Amino acid sequence: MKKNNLTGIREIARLANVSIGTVDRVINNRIGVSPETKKNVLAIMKDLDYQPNILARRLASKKLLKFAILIPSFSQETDFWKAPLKGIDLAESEIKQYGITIEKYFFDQNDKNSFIKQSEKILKSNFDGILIAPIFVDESLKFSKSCNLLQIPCVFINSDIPNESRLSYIGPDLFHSGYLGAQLMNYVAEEAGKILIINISKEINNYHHLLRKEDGFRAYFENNNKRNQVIKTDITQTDFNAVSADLTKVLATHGDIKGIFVTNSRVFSVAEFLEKSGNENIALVGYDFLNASIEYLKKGTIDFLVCQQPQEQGYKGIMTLYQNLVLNIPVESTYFMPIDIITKENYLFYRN
Amino acid sequence: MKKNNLTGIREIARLANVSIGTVDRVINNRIGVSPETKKNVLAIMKDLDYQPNILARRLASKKLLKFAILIPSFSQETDFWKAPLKGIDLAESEIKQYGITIEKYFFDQNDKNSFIKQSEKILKSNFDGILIAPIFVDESLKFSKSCNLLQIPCVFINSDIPNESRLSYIGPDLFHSGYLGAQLMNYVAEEAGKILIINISKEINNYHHLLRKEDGFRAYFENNNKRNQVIKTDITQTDFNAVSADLTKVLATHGDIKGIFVTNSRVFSVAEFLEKSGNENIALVGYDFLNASIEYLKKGTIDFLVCQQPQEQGYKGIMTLYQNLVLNIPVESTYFMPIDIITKENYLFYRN
DNA sequence: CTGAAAGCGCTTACAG
DNA sequence: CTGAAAGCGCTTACAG
Repeated sequence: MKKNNLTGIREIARLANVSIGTVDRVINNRIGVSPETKKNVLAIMKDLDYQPNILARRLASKKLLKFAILIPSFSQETDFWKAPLKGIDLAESEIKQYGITIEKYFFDQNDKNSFIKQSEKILKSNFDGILIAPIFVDESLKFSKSCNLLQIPCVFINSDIPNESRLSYIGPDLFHSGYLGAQLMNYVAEEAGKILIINISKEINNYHHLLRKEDGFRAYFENNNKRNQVIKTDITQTDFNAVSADLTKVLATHGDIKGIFVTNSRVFSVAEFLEKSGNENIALVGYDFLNASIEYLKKGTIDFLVCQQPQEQGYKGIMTLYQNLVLNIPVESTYFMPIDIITKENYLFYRN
Repeated sequence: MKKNNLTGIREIARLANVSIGTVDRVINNRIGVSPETKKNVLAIMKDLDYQPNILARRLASKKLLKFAILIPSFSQETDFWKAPLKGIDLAESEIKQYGITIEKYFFDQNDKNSFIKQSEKILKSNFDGILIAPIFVDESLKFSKSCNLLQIPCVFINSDIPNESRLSYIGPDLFHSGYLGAQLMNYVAEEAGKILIINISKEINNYHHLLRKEDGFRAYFENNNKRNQVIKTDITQTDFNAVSADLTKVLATHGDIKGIFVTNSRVFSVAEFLEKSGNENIALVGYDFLNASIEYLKKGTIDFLVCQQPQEQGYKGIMTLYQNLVLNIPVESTYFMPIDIITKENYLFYRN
């Protein structure tokens, strides 16, 4: 009597009249199979609608996968990057039993060279997959292309540089997030009066992503024929004194500023300034779920925060590598996160 | 030479001087181990910080798990429940390779008896885990208690009835979601004038969750000393004609309604009425990401929609059962979803 | 109460 | 180019 209730690879082997070793070779596209048998096996697989058993595969395989991540380190000053890291850790805990380890590299977001150094280290270490926050455009692009040459999939999070060499981008549509910021501003700032856009960063020239948000913000006011005049200032030092000095000047020059839009998480500094200078009546919209900012949101100094689920970005970034490398299923080349609105009344429930 | 690089169960067996069968018995808390050896094995497990290999476990075990879900069916009229179902399907596709199947039961949310009938069917069928939308309070509670007696974990989604017999609740904090609705209303409705709350449902007496939202909404206006007078109307028929007739009456009685808050997804009916009756100037805030509502959001008839990630609720609901039954890790007894704000400018990116 | 063996569906050397 | 065997870390009968 033939055993006829075989499953998987064994059943294919029986039907094709070959050994399971051969079936394994064609499934995994390894060399050493005659075109004929390969064709035959493939046909039978298709016929059976064969789905490999991931459990068995991971259990049997002693191949370990190594992922690297390269994101900004977080400081006392701003702990934005804590959240993506938390997501990465969560993903790691879920897939480590599948033989995956993650090595973490950090760079200083105010120092381009630290990015370059770390990325070179990574390239030397033979990773199977890489996750980066491509803050510096040229350097990130170069790195991504190197990965591509080495056939190492590279996932971008938080801001995108559309190009062929990355596997996937997971993060906001920056233009639209700025656009939404403007709509929110419109709810809280009077229609007459000026609106001030503030970019705060030591590396503004490299901070393409801030400019995308600014573009979106401006576009809203133009498209909706708002009467507000939109002006802007760039602040290239991130400490409070610099912010304060700059804003004091701007407010002295422009008497009728009704709203301020800060294009990144530094909005808490602006809030501090408004509070200290007694300008809480100015509407304030900014980015990200930092504890410092939440305090001002509670008090009403900040009206809205736009958030993009940073933790989920980290989590999904790792899972995308996992899908690509382990599960072998196709991944979306661009995955936009929802654009979340945080107010005084819903911040408690936000899953950061 | 002793092989000293054993792992898992085999290594424990070696150290305890027993067979792996015995180790397996204590790991899985099966009978037939003397107290002494059990204690010994347990100590060694602790010493080694033993973590069972889930892959191997699922692969070796031929035990199949059966989950049941019991949620409202969706109709042309409202497809809200499509989203949780989609999440459930997604979860199923991820865990079916672990030997889990899901059987789907639906009830008519306008018919308490259909809920009772379906829940009785489920109790007869010997499931390992159950997910329900406990729309009808008493009946759901009774069902949940029956599950508890049978030792079947039961997860609630979408609305909660806090009690000991459920394993977990995954969904909104309804009170706060109403509270947030009021804050949003406050952005768009003038401070002078009346605000109208509308509950639309054929089963209003059972719809405890609508009332929780109403409570939250009212609380905001009270806590913030708003001058608006808040009034309400219950509409017990869900078709457009009923809604239209009722609202015509209300608007005739109250001339100065500046804003309307609809406590569920039926907000699109109200939007249709406002549009047809030329009352688009009235601010409108409601719930859920239905296509019909999104159309009115785009046009500006609806100002804000409050959403609670219904798809994610379904997904997480199933995964919670999986965690509890397969991974054997503790689950949160209450998991509040974020309270999301949807506007014209961010709906495109919402992951429903 | 305990142990030895077979097997889950794959991968990985190794032999031919 | 192909096959047979061992093994991944567990569970499941079965035997004693």
